[in-house]
Amino acid sequence: MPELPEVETMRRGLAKLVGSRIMGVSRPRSPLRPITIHPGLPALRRAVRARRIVQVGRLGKRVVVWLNSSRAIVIEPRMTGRLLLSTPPDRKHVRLVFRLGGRRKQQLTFWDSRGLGVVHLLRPEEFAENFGPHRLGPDALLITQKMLQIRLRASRRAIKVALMDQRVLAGIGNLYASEILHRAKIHPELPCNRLGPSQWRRLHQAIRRVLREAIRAQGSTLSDGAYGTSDGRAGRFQTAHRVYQRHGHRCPSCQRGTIRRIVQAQRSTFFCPRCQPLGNR
DNA sequence: ATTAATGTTCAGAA
DNA sequence: TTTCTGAACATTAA
Repeated sequence: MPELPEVETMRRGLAKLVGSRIMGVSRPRSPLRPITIHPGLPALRRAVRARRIVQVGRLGKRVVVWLNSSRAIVIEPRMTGRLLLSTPPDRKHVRLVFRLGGRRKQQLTFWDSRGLGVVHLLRPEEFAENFGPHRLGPDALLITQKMLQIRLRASRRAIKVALMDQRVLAGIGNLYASEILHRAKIHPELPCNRLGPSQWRRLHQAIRRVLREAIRAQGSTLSDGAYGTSDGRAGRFQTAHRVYQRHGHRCPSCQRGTIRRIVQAQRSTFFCPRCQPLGNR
């Protein structure tokens, strides 16, 4: 699940490539189904050859590599995709290799165990069309409390589900949604239109705090091995998780409640029933 | 050995 | 319009 902190960690790892030339891209043969490339590998090959990387950005949970041809390569890691400048964990799940210029023979590897990741090659107008404001809300680290409130206050959806909607705000997924709501002391099933002013304030603060702390720790690395830095090291935020996958444990905040697991929108939600009351406060 | 669970995104249905 | 459901996929735990 790379979410905002994990993708931001990837972006920072790739920032040193600004100015580098891409010499070529290849898809190593593998028994696994190839990942999706829009509009296809041949087009990607032609587009990257001898182009320079002028900027590496992030768009919610996606990494954007801008070329000096003003084309963008958008990489969606989805569940298990990783961008690595170091040796990948295995060869089998290497999906794409970008050969970089310079005497160091550097390679940028897209490694993805489940293969749900997607790569797009886009002209500027296509970029705006596919990833503009109508498809993606403001970045979770940039959105103001007022913007968040305006976008959600009329909705009857559960707040946890709404937080994961990338059209509302971009970057929050299942793990951080639970952690943020626990920090904000808000029940995950509380409908958006039932939040009071103090809850909106706590929610906005919790989004900023949790995401910033997680970025500082270089994201969360879970037992399934995915995620970490571009040089292959693990993130450290998983040790700071207060509720995620901690059902049955004592709540670290109140020391008295027991973390529960429920299912919302077919995904696990973790929360402390004692710290996170359903009522309005 | 089979089965469930994992979680992001999108298409299509309610 | 808004909200919900299922499928894509590989791996691991039960």
